[in-house]
Amino acid sequence: MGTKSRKQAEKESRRESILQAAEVIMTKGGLHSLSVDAVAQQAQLATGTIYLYFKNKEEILATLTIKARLQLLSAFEKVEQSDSTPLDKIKQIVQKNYLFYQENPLYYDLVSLYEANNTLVESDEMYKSSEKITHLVSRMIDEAKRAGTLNENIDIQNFTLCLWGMTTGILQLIKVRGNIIYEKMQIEPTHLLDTFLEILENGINKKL
Amino acid sequence: MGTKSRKQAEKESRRESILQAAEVIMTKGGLHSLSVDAVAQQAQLATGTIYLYFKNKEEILATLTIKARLQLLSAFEKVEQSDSTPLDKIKQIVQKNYLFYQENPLYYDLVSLYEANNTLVESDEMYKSSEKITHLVSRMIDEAKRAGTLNENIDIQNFTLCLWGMTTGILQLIKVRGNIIYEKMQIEPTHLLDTFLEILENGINKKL
Amino acid sequence: MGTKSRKQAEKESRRESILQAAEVIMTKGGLHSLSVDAVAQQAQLATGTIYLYFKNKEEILATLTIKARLQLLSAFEKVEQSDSTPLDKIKQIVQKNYLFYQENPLYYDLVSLYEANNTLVESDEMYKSSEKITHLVSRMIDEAKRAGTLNENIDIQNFTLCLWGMTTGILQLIKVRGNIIYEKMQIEPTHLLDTFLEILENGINKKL
Amino acid sequence: MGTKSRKQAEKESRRESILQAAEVIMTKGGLHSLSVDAVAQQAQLATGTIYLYFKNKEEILATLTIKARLQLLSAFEKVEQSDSTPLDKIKQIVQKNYLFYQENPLYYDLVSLYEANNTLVESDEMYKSSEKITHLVSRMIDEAKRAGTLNENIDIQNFTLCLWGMTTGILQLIKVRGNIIYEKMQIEPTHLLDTFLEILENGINKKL
DNA sequence: AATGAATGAGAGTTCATTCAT
DNA sequence: AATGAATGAACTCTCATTCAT
Repeated sequence: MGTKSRKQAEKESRRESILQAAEVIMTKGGLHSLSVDAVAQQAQLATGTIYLYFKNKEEILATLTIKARLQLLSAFEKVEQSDSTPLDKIKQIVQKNYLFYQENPLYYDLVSLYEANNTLVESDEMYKSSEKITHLVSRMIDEAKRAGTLNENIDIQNFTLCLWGMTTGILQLIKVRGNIIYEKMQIEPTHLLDTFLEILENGINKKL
Repeated sequence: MGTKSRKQAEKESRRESILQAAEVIMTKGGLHSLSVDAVAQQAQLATGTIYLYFKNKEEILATLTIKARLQLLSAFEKVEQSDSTPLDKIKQIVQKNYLFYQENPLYYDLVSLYEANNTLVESDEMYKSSEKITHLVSRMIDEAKRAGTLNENIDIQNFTLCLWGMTTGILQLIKVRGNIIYEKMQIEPTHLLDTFLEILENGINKKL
Repeated sequence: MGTKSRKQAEKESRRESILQAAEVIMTKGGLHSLSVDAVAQQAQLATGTIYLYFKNKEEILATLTIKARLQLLSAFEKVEQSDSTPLDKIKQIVQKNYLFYQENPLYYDLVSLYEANNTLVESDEMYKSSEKITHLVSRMIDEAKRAGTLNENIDIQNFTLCLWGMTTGILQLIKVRGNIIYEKMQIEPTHLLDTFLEILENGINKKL
Repeated sequence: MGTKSRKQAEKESRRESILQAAEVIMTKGGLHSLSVDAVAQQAQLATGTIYLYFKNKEEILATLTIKARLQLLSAFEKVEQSDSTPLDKIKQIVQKNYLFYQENPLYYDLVSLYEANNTLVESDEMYKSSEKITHLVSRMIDEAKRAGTLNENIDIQNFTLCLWGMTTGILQLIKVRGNIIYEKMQIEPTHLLDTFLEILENGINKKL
């Protein structure tokens, strides 16, 4: 391997370590706590150095968000490639999303941030990473429809969006209210999720 | 009426005018644009005066959020008191929520803010305003169940939460992505909502 | 005097003291050395306080520039009101300008700054303060022309601008090169000025 | 040619390419836009390399300023070598200066920068480049004087400086205020220049 | 009760210069 | 000779909160 690629690798690794530092900061204090100074300190770099790797703070957030989306996509792909029935796959997607939220709360937050904030502008790359997820889900719904297990008058694109919206809403509820719901009603997050899945299944199942 | 209660009333009215000022500011520039100075100026008060009526900026937001929740509750109550079938009422609740978002975007945003941000702590009063909505929906679901139009193995509380979560998610999707969805896929918000309602109805309907 | 006007006066005086601090800073280190932090420190105020009195750093500069221009105008007015001959007045204007540069180098620099930098935008107030000077000079040239001591084919506005340009150029030369000129050629600034005045007089005098 | 001089030549050429890069940057964005990084990038060199050829950023500016002065000098020399009358030559010098400003705005700015900023220190080399211009003008004035077309009591050196100052002032006025003067008074730059030349000619002409 | 001037930490960003490689 | 990553001080500006009056 030549000098050039080694340097490239070093540069990439430094970039990565900045991203990691940013993750540490946000994992500790929430998305809102991200500041360039804090990242620099965490990464043991000077403030200005950060700007050698990212054009501004927003680019750090955007980069991490794309990473998060791709990771979510990757989790979904495993579901797609499994040999479950098409309907089960749809349900598993929802469950994977929940797992993703549990195992990687920061990434989940990043995905949600851009999902929930219409003042943030998404770059082409960001939009593409989002589209990949949408397309995957669309494919799965199409598959289910062709397998004849889906209510016929469901439009694929339309339902893809609905599924995404509903799931996001349920997970958000669990995330923000999960604790208090458990304390006051003894309802566990997974219970909520199961109910959602049941409604979903009934809602889209072919009527006999 | 004694002096005390007159003073109380004056104080209450001043408090109200501050809240109104805050609404004006946020309606113009979004939740993010709220600053204590801006509120003071809009209310024609001194900055310090704001702090005589609210312990801090967050309390203003919290108070308005309660107001918003109560207004949403009031809209829901009209549905409850209508003479539709129990199942229709549930669907109308969702639609009312969409109307609320359209007619009062600021209040909708306020409701969403606390719904979506688990770093904000809710006071007892806030929780109660939230509970009122939950209870109303629970009552309606119970009604539907007793009318025999609901799938029997649905737990009321559980479904209440799910309904809230799903609806919130769909509306959030419409709010943030509505435009781009229309541009790229020619799917209108109401179409999305209708699909959701159809899935919902099928999902909770009694199976024959 | 009521409370209101006292407060107003206090506010005005604080504003004034900030301007004074800015003058101190720039007198020490040149126009370029002006920084909001430095001004705050000099004025014994917090950084943020400066922004209560000036919307940004540029406003400080602009305000001082207007002050400078008005002071120069005031010096010119004394010449205008004297009972010299019209031609002498024109020459005295040049000399007053030189005195202004000597006695108030900072103000002279401020006048020059906006004179020499076409990236800076001038507000209406600034432009007016500039116009006042131009008008005064125009009046004096008009007077000289009507007195018959001026070359007839001189256009008043045109000559006003030329006079201003030439004078500025000479003073700038004196300011920047004055020392070195004296060291290397033993020519004193006033000598330079006198030569300029002589050329000027000959240049505009009515030919016999 | 030995190794040493080849290396020397290479070094010189590299230095030249850096200067050229700096010119490109400043031509695009003005004197103010010059940054060492930008120059390095434009020159396709590493930042640090710039410092092998120039001790600091200022030296780049200074070197270019000398270049600019020499180019102006060269333009003046053409006037000197023409067969106009001595008085015409003096006027042509002014016009050449205006042309220089029009055709090479960057170089004009560089000449002005050091002309207008007494915080910048000039090296010996810089002073010499300045002196060459002064000497040329002095020669021409001397010539005019000896030809008997010049007012006798004009001191050559003294007038040289005055001429330079006045011209600089007029051009600066045209540069900074030219547009607004045209918009508000419909006076064209060349008109201003002509007026100046007329005053100048009258001012220095031998009186009959 | 009301004022509003003052605070000052904190934000994002830039850039001339250095130095280990 | 050349690199270019790293520095870190400097910059302007914001804003929730306090407190003397």
